[in-house]
Amino acid sequence: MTGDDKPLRTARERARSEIRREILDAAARQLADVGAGSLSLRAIARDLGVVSSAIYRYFPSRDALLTALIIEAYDSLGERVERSVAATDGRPPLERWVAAACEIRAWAVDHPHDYALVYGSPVPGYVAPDDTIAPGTRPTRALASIAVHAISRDIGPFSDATRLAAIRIRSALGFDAPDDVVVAVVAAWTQLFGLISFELFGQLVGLSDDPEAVFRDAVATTAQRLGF
Amino acid sequence: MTGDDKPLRTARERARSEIRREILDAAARQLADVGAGSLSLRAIARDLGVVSSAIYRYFPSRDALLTALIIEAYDSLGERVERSVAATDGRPPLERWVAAACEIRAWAVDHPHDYALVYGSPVPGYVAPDDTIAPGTRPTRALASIAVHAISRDIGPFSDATRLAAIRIRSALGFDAPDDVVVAVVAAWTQLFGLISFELFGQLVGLSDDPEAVFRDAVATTAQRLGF
DNA sequence: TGTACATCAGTGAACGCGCGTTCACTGATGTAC
DNA sequence: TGTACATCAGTGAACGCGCGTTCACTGATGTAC
Repeated sequence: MTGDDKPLRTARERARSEIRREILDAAARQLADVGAGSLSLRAIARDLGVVSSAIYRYFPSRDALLTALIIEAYDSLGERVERSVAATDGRPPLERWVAAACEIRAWAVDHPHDYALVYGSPVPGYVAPDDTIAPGTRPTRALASIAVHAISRDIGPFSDATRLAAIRIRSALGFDAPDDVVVAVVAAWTQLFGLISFELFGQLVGLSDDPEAVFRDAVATTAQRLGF
Repeated sequence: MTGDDKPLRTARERARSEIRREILDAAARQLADVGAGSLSLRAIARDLGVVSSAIYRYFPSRDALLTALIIEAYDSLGERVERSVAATDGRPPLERWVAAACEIRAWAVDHPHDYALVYGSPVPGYVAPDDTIAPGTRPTRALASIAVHAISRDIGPFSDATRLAAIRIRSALGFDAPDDVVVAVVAAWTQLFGLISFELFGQLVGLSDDPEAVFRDAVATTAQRLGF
């Protein structure tokens, strides 16, 4: 997402995409400061030393900017997970899962507002367009690929709704495994993000001075018992 | 939390606590409409047909109002979980856990903004005071009590950080169990809320037409494999 | 290579809005004698 | 029971703030001949 697809011909086009980048960077900086709810077009313009209406040459509205930020956040996290998954290729699934989980947590701790933007409560007044759905699966897809060969324990039977959801998940993530493995992966996946949300949003405050170690043990315990 | 502790002597005192109640109700109504980030003192006052400065007779600031709302939300959910736990007394832990989980989910679906207020991303500009910590443990405490006798599988050893966290959890929740059960409960607990957050905050959009059934299966699978 | 015209980035002022909080006030309720 | 004073709930105006978005504009960059 950093570079653009087509070569830029004119100086104008070049400048245009550079400034677009600068706006997004300023927006990301402001996001890190104040959070998505208080993200302000005018503050971004101020930061760039430009008049607020100038932003409208690059983004049609504040919401469009937010959407771009969401997509960048998913991509930044997704890339990181993909790298982790690639780097642990060949290792046992449990170890790979824990490594990827820790990578996600590290990203979240580093970018708490990005995390809140994509995995936290909705930004008041903003409705995410469908463009954000596809990038949203990128981290999950990478994560799930680790667990394809988790041990099936023939747990079930599941409700019709669950079996239907499993089909949709398989197709959304390109994930080929029996129902009970799909459910196990969903369980591990939601636990992982549940833990991070709790840590970031203050539910675990004061429980530990080394939250990463606790996170690792909690994630590993679940993954192990789920048969990864 | 509905009634007050002391009998009210004068008409003034009586009126005072009634109006406090009305303000909180109006605030809750507004919360359900627009979410915590956009909760506005002026809108609440408008709703009550009162001038905005009048609110200051009852709450010293917008943040104090938010704090009161947070505490009420925890209490409302906590009471509901406690009732579920009491109602399933004597049943197998797995069944009780799933029942309580579904109760929590139902509450969250009914009160999405309350859920976001307490378990979602922080409200911009608001820092929760310590008063919210104790009520915050109420739902968790009730939930955890179900799993005290989960099967210990002697998983471990855990890191020092985890063992220390387990001690703190035991004391915070009045929860007496071996380390690996504590970790298992944390895992199940975080999964539960992770699932609800994903559902409410849009990560699972379009995956199922009957999210409760899927939720139930996911929660049950984890709980079962964790030895509840 | 030079000129005439079209494109478009950024300006600056304005619109209309809502917000939290403060302050001096009036009038009703409560208290002490 | 009646009066004088104290308390306090709610008023209305104001302060100072920031926001997203629109619009007519100027001046620089690009294009066609």
